[in-house]
Amino acid sequence: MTDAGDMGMKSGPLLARGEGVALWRQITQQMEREISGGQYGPGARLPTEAELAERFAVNRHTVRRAMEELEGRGLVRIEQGRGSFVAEDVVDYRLGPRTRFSEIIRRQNREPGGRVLRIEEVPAEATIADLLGIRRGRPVVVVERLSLVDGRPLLIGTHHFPALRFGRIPELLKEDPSITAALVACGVPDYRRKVTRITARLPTAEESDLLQQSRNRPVLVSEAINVDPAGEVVDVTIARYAAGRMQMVVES
Amino acid sequence: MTDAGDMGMKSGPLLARGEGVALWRQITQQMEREISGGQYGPGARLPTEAELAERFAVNRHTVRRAMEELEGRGLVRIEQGRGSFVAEDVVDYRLGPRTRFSEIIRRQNREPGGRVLRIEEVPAEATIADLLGIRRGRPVVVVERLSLVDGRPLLIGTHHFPALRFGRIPELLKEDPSITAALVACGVPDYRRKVTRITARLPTAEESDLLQQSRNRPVLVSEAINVDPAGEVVDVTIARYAAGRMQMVVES
DNA sequence: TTGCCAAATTCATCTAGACGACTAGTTATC
DNA sequence: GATAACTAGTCGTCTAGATGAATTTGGCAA
Repeated sequence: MTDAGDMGMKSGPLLARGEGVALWRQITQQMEREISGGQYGPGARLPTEAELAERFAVNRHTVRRAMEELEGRGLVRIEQGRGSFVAEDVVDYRLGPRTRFSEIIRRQNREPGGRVLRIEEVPAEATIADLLGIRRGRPVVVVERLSLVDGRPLLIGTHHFPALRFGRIPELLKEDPSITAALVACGVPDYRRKVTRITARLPTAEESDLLQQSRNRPVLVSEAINVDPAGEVVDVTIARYAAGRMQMVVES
Repeated sequence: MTDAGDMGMKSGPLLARGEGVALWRQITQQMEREISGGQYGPGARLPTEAELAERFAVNRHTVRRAMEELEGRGLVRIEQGRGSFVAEDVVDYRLGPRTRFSEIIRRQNREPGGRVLRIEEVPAEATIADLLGIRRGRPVVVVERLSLVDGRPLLIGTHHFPALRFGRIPELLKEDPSITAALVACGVPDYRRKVTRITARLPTAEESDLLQQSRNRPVLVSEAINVDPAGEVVDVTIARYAAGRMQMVVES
């Protein structure tokens, strides 16, 4: 608490060496204080690794470790060749019985978008088959899409439909990319989300790539079961969200 | 890049050097394949960093980077001084209007537990005050607790009660650690969760410490608003869950 | 002005080596 | 037999230096 009054320059935070607290942790804390203390505003550029290394009198790798930590915690964003910046902006993603991506996004005056990554028919894996309530190995139509908000990727959604009932979906999606519309054409006028499981983990290389998000930022993983008005399972969707760009909202 | 033929044993997966894919990523993939391929069962011990470094013919640091990745993704668990192990077991945490930790846990035949970390009365910060619907700076009672399942920490919950109405809570909790009971004593026979916001990030040092979870594993952060039967806001709770040990379940 | 190339800047990866911290088992001692 | 001290094994942190990759900048040519 004593904390020498830093008059003027940010000269010597002076790390405590050899006292049980790793240097990179101390740097993390210091930077955190400075960021949340408003030293740098949202989106502001932080000093380069080399500068910070000099300032804290440590090796650049030690600074890197600290910055990676801050990135994973959501405080900063690191861009190769550009520098590090203070993080910003999140989208509210409301989870309810009627969860439709475009509607949610438009309601927040943002522009939804997306593209199909993959459409194929494959035999059902054990997990998916159990959730769909079909036998393992039975054919399922898998549709994978990347959804964007204002041009920035927000989520990767992988839908699994029982092919027996929804085999026409691949063709239908070629006409109209809307899944809701395709389901209508298959005789499902409406559907609702029955249950959602949520967890979090770090992204795979592919995920962080598609989501244009750092490897250190977690993805929120949701597994949803959608049912038609009759209660029949329509599909199982596994979605991976860029945690740094959104917040799920559950109302009850 | 000629790639010597690996005769016999798992000697040479032989990484592709200098072809745009980082070595640590390739190691990650290989280990992932071996783990999900059943090479090592759940809980099984993996080779030491030194062994893997030798096997892949890279520096130990490179193997470390790969293992940290797998840990963050939830595939392995690394323990200092002991080794690395394949990950396991998760708890289903059902989120609904009536979310009570002990009930949820007991319903899964597990043993809930916990301890109070902090109880104090402080002026309301901007965010909390807004959510509670009180003026900033007004006193709030903050109760922070660590909740356990079968002796393992699952979540850190920070409750914020408007002190005006719930000033007696600190004393009450000294008698009986149940928050539900304390609220009853304050004239709130029942309460329900109105809205929950969920996001994920990497834990702070303190969080990973309390949750006994690696720094690389994300925490699910939920911000809940609880209201009494009259719709009045009772408290705002911010909980941080060890993402590797649970899955939130939302029914709708 | 526009387009392109080269240099400079900055972050990313990899290697090498040293030492600290924690765990678990073994041995010495009382 | 209990306890303490030691030791080997394993992960954690830090330093140092080299090279690669992505981005920006500045200058030159069309």
